[in-house]
Amino acid sequence: MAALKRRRTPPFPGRGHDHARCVDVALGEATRLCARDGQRLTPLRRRVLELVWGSHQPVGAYAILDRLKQDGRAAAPPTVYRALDFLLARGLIHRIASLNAFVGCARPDGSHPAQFLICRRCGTAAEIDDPRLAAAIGRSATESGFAVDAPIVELRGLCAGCRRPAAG
Amino acid sequence: MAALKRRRTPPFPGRGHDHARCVDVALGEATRLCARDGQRLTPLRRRVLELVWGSHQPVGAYAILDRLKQDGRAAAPPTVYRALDFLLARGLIHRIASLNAFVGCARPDGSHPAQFLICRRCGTAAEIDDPRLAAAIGRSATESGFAVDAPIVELRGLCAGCRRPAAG
DNA sequence: CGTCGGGTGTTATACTATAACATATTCTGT
DNA sequence: ACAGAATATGTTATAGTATAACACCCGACG
Ligand SMILES: [Zn+2]
Ligand SMILES: [Zn+2]
Ligand SMILES: [Zn+2]
Ligand SMILES: [Zn+2]
Repeated sequence: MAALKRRRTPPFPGRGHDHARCVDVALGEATRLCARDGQRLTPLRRRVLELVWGSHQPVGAYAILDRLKQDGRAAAPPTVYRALDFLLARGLIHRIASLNAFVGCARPDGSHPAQFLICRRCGTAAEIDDPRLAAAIGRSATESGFAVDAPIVELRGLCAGCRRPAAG
Repeated sequence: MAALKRRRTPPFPGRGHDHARCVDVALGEATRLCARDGQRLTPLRRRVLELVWGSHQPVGAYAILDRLKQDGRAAAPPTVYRALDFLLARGLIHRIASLNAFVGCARPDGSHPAQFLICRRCGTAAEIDDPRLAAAIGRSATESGFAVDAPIVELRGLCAGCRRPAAG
């Protein structure tokens, strides 16, 4: 019975949380990781990462493209897809297959499997990296003789905030 | 360990299995379920279901469209998407979000959450309906105050057959 | 008959993603 | 600083996935 109550960052950011800080932290981490690995976080890539982190709702490639154009920058689909590919390869963002959209990675410690809770009302995609869930997945697959190398887990539903009927 | 070895239909069909039988069973079940629920499994819908069941590899909407045209039938994207929507709503097929493709449901007992093992080599998508995995998912989500209503679980990797290097 | 609703046909278009090639920028060694 | 290589971005075109909007058909029911 929940014998172990580990301290974990709650997956869903509060409504009034300081999102500018989310962005700062993410960009800082990205800068650090790229420097460490000898990868180039160019202005374009950095800007795309910033746009992906615009909120906790996954954002489509063409929405990013529009924002880049607003910046006055020359941009076409490959511009943004290449930046996204770089960020995906570095584990700085995730792709949400069921939404054809992208979201910043909450724990960009190298590439890692991620599980998402996606609220159908507010659109927030919260990353949970639950080792027990990962283990359960591994067990299920192994029983079928299957070797998983890229688990996709996207759970649609209603987040705690959106389950409460708007206010008290 | 593995104290309980339940009898289950193996998720991955054998290489030489009688696939015509898979199709027969699926079409029979579909006919039965639609009759039971007062739904109309029209010739078009039945044919699309048959094409989705063409193999155990998920098939794209436009591939189905091509086949319909080969049948000599007038067909355009809405033709196939409408049929697919019907089959999805009846729980007779599943959509694989990560592939933008569709696959027949192995257990069309009403709409249900499904988990898939998708082999990156042979392309087979095997449906596993593992209650323990579903429970683990539910637990994880609940801890975050999240109410899941549509879990998407698509595990990419290598199936047992494809892990063996081609032959003995 | 008449009309009503579901299913399908038809046309057009939106949205997502990549191929192929040109140009620019950065890095490396001299 | 320079040449040459490698990486990154710009540019144009096109492939692939999905839906909107409206027209037509056809069987059910009065
Ligand atoms: Zn935030
Ligand atoms: Zn929400
Ligand atoms: Zn089969
Ligand atoms: Zn396989």
